[in-house]
Amino acid sequence: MKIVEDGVARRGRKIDEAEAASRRMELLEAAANCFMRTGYHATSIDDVARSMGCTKGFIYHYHATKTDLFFDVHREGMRRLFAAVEPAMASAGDALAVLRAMLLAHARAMMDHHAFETVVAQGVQIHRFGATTPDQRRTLDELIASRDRFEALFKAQTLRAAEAGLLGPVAPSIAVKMMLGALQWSIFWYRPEADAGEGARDRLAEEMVRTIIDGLRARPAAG
Amino acid sequence: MKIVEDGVARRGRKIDEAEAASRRMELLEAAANCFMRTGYHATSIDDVARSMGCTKGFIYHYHATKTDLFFDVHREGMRRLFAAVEPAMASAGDALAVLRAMLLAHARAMMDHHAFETVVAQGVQIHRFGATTPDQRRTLDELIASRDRFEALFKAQTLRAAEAGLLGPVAPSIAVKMMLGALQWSIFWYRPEADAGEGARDRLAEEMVRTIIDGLRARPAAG
DNA sequence: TTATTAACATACTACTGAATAGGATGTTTT
DNA sequence: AAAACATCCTATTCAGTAGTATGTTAATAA
Repeated sequence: MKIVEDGVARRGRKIDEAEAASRRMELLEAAANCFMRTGYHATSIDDVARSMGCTKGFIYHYHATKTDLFFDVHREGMRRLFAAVEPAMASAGDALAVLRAMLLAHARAMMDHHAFETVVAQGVQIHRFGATTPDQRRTLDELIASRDRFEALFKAQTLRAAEAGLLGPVAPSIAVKMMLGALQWSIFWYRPEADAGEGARDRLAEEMVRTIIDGLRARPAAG
Repeated sequence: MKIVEDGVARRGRKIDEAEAASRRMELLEAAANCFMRTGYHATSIDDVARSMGCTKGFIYHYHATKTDLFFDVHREGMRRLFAAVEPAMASAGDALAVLRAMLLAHARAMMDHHAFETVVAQGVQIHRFGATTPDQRRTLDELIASRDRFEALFKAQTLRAAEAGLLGPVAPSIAVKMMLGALQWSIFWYRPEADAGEGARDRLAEEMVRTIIDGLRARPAAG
């Protein structure tokens, strides 16, 4: 959807909540792709504007600063992660089965929202040292807390599985880092444009989770 | 080691190869730390110069452009990875034991050279779309090839272990992504300044590799 | 002794890019 | 009908930065 058409904008028309939300999301998608491809600092506001066919003014209308735009992309990325994983927490089976379902949902989300999750991954890293305004610092802390909560979801489930005697002698805190790391590293090698659609993604996600949970080592007898 | 002292530099003095190499490495270390903390684009040449107590002139004396400096840091990071893993390939035991040793060495290297490996991780991503000179493009291709060779080391060993019947029913190409991903994701959570020295790092690395190879699931009987 | 050059430092230029002020063009309300 | 407001664009400012040009010192060759 181009906002500018024939050089004439649809300025002035009052837009309803739904359309405003739709535009906001379109902007976030465009920004996520730019940030993913070129990184935060190398992406200019004009780049984002060009990539969605709007102007700088449009962007600054919805976001106070470039940092805020980035944070909003980051927040949306986290929102999508929770939206994918939280339903999986209610799935059937023992504690290990639930953990599997959560990891599977996470793996799928990493592929489905590749651009957003790439931004999420690099977000905290980039801004950890940046001297931002107190307000932006608060937002950053909130996003970090959000990431911690997400990790805590998996840690709690891992502990439940461990208490149920379904896990081997692993340290849950390390195990969670390995599980999530293995999945999240996919931002570096997964190419959404190169896979063979829905089915391929499902199979890939399953293979990933199976490797992580069951490990590489051969088993004496199937449990 | 400060190069500038009392405002007077040791300019003019001819230095031997060893000292030149030492300074070059010191510069690379400083640059790696800057790039890790602030990212490539947000790091200015002056930042690097300030952080090691030299001037911009010093840096441009050894590196033609900022991009070249970055590539040199990247190359050094890869060099250290190979230097860590290749000796482990000659270690004793069956194919799975060798794979374990390689992963252990890799895990240790990720911690020991945290700044460099952080730069390596973000390097290719950052420059994939950047319009560089043909010469820089060649260097970039060389670095990508280097990363591929590194991954191939692990893939070959995984295949050997699989042929020896030491692995479960995993897809080697995916398994390698999971293994390396789990280890390399440590750039996001590992804090070199927060661990309790040599011993702690060794224990952490071992725990990481054990989780990856043996998996989380409980085993019916120890093999 | 003098010229040259290695090994830097310093000063400067040209450019980029975030942010802002203010305007253009419409809509809603009174 | 006109004030008030929403949406978006244009033009400009201003700070920072990569790269360059030139200066400076000491070792070395001629």
